[in-house]
Amino acid sequence: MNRKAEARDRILRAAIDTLATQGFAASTARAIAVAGGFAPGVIYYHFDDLDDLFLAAMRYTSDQRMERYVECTATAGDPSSMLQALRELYAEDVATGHIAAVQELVVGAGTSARLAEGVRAEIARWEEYAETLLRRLTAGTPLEDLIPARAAATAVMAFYLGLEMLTHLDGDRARGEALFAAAEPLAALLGMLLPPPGERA
Amino acid sequence: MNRKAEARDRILRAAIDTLATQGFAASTARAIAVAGGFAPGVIYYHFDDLDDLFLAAMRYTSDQRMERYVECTATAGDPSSMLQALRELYAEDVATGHIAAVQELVVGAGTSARLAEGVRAEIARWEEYAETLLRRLTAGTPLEDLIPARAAATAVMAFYLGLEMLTHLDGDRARGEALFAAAEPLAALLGMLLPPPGERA
Amino acid sequence: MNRKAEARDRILRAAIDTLATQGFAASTARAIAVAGGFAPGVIYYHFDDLDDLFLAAMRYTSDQRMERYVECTATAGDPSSMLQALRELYAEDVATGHIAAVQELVVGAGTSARLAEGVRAEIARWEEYAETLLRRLTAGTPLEDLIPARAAATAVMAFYLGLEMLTHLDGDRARGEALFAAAEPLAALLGMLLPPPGERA
Amino acid sequence: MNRKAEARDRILRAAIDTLATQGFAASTARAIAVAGGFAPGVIYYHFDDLDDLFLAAMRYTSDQRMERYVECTATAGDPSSMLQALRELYAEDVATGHIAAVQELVVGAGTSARLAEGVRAEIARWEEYAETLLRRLTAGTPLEDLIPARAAATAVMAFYLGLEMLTHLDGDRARGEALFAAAEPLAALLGMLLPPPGERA
DNA sequence: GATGAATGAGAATTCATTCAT
DNA sequence: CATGAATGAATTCTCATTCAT
Repeated sequence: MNRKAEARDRILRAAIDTLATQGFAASTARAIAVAGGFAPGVIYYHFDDLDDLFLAAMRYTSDQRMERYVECTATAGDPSSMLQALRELYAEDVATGHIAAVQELVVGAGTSARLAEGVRAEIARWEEYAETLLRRLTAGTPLEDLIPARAAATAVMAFYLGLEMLTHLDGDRARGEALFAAAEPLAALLGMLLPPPGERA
Repeated sequence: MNRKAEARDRILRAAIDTLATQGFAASTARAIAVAGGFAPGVIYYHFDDLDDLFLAAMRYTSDQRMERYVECTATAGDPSSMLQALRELYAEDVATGHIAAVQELVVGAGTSARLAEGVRAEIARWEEYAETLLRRLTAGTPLEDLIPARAAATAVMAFYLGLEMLTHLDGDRARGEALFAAAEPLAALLGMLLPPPGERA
Repeated sequence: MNRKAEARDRILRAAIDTLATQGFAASTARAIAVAGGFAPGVIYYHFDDLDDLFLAAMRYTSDQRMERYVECTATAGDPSSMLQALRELYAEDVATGHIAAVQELVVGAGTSARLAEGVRAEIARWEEYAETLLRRLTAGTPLEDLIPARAAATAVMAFYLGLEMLTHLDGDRARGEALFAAAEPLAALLGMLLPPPGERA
Repeated sequence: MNRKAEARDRILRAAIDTLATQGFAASTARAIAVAGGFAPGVIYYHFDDLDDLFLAAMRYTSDQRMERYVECTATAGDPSSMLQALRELYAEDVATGHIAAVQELVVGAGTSARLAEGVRAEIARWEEYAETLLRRLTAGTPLEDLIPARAAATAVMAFYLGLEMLTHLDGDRARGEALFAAAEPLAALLGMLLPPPGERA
C-alpha cells in the first residue's frame, strides 16, 4: 500500500507542477506524465480521470498549505506581524506552485461541473479561514464593528486570485512583491492606532 | 463597406457573449458561430484567426466601457458618490458581459503569446485609469500621501478580476452585490472624515 | 466583347503568374484574384471553375510560346545554333513564367481528370514539335537512323519538366544555366562530326 | 520497442503507397490511414506531423533503393550491362512505388520548406551516386573528358523525375519501357566503340 | 501494478463556389 | 458585368481515455 501512496503522491506533484508552470489548458494527461516521468496510463490507474486527479490535487496542495498557514499565523497578533507572516507564506505559495496551481484550477472549474464543485469547497474553506483570521485581528478594536468580516474575507480571496492572474499575464512576480512592500507602512500605521491585543476587552 | 462593418460587429458581439457565458475554453469557432447565428467560416473571412478575433473583442468591449466609465465618474467627487457610480458601472459591466469576457480573455492569454500581449495592453490602460481616479479622489486629503496610488490601482484590478473568477465559480452574482453593499457604510464614513472636495488645498 | 476578352486575359495572366510563383497548391481563387487585382467572383464569371481557368491558362501560355519556338528555331540548322536558339527560348520560358506554370499544371493534373486531359493534349503537342525538330536536325546524317526520334522527344520533354522540378526544389535557376553551358561544347563537337545541312543527301 | 518499430514501418509503407497511387495532394492523413488500415491519429503518435512522416518516408524508401542500386550496379562495367541493371532496378522502383512516391514528394516540397530541405538532401545523395556511376563508366575512355559528369548527373536526375511526371500524366507506364528499349541499341553501339573496362589505363 | 500504442471525437482553419447586391 | 460576403465540406492535428501486453 505504501508504494501505491507514493505513486499517487508523485502524480499529484506532477499535476500541480504542470498546472503551475503550463496552465490548465496545457495540463494534458501526457504533459503531466512527462513532467512526472511516468506513463500516461498510470494516471488512470490511480485516478478515475483527469477531473478526479485535479480534484485530488486541489485538496492535496490546499491541505498542505492550510497546515502551514494555521501554524504561522497562530502567533501573529498585530497587523505588522500578521503581514510579515502572510508575506512569508505567500513566498512559500509561490515557491511550491500552490497559488499558481489553485488559480489554474479555478480557471479549469469552468470546464467541468464536478471540478467546479470540488474547487468551490476548497475555496470556501480558505474563505472561512480568512474570515476567522480577520475576526481575530479586529476583535476588541473599533474595526470589529466597522469591517464586515465575511465580505472582507471574500474581498481578500478575490484579491489573491486576481493578483495571480495578473502575475501570469505579466510573466513576472513583481506585482506581488510591490504590493506587500506598499502594504507594510499601512500595517504599521494601523498597528499604532489600534490597542495592542493584550489590552482589548 | 457598411455590410462588412456590421458583420464584424455581429461577430465581436457573439465572441463576447460566448466568452462571458461559456468561458474561454468553450469559446470555439463553432460555439461563437452558433451564438451569432452564422457559419464558422465567416469568422475567418473577417479575422485572421481566433486570436485576432479575441484581440479585437478585447479592444471593442474595453473601448465601449472605458467611454462609459470616464463619462460616469467625471462628476463623482466624494467616496460615496464615486462608489455609487462604480456600482452602476459594474452593473453595466455585468449586463453587457464585459467583465466576464475580459476575465476569460485574461485566462485565455495563458494560451497565446499574441493574445497575452494585447490583453496586457488593455489591462494596463484600465490600471492607469484606476490610478488617475484614485489620485483624483485622494488629492488634497491626508490619504494622498498614505496610499500608494500605483499599488492600490493594481490591487483594485486584481480584486476586480478575482471577484469575477469567484462569481463564475459560484455560478451566481451574489458576491459582487454583497461587497458593494458592505462597502457603502465605509465609503460614507470615509466621506465624513475627509474634507469635502471643494475645501481641499 | 473587347472588354470581356481583356478581362479574360488579365485573369489568365494572373493565373499563370500565381502558378509560377506560388505553385499549384497555393493557386487558390483568392490568391489569383489578389495577384490580378480583381475580386474572386470575377473568375467564375469568365470561367466555369478553377479547372476551366487552368485549362485555358495552359493553352494560352502554350500557344504563345509555341509561336515563338517555331519562329526562333526555323532558321537553326546545325546543333550549335539550335542550342543557342533553345537557350534563348528557355530564358524567355523562365522570364514569362511559362515553364514554371506548365510544370505546376502537370502537377495539378494529378488532382483533376479534366485538367489532366487538357494538359496531356498540350504536352503531346510539344512532344510532336520536339520530334519534328529532332528529325529536321538529324535528317540526312548518320544520326537519323541511330536516334529514335519519338523516344528522344519524350526524353527531352521529361528532361525539361524534371529540370524545372529540380529548379523549384533548389530555389534557384543555377542548374538550367549550368546544363546549357555544359552542352555547348558537345553541340560544337557534334556539329563538326556531322555534315553541314546543305551537303546532306 | 519492436511493436513501435513495426507500426512505424506500416505507416511509412502506407504513406509511400498513398503518395505513389494517389499523389501528394491526395495523401491526406485520412487517405494514408485508410491505405494502411489504421486510425488517422496513429500517424501523430509516431510522427510529429505529416511533414515529419513524409520526410521519414523519403529517407526510408531512398535508403532501401540505394542499397539495391549499389548492389546491382557494382558488377556492371560496360554500357549494355549497366543499362540492363538500371532497367531492372527501374522496374523495381516502379513495383515498390519508389519513383512515384519520390516524384510526389518533390512536388510536395513546394508546400513545406522543411519537407523541401529533406527532399533536397536525398536528391543530392542520388545525384552524387549518379555522378560516381557515370565517372566509373567513362573512366579511361575518351568520354571521360567529353562528358561533364556533374552536369550529366543532374540531367539524369531531371530526366528520371520528369519521366515519372509524364508517366503519371499518361496514366500508364508505356513511356519508360519504350525509352529503355530504344536505349538498348545505343548502349550496344557505345559498348563497341569504347575499349572494354579491363583494357583501360 | 505499469506500460504505451491505439482510437475517435472534436478543435482550428482553408477554400471552391454561390449569390444577393 | 463586377463585387465580395457567406457557406459548408474537408484538412491537419490534439487528447482523454482504453486495453492488450
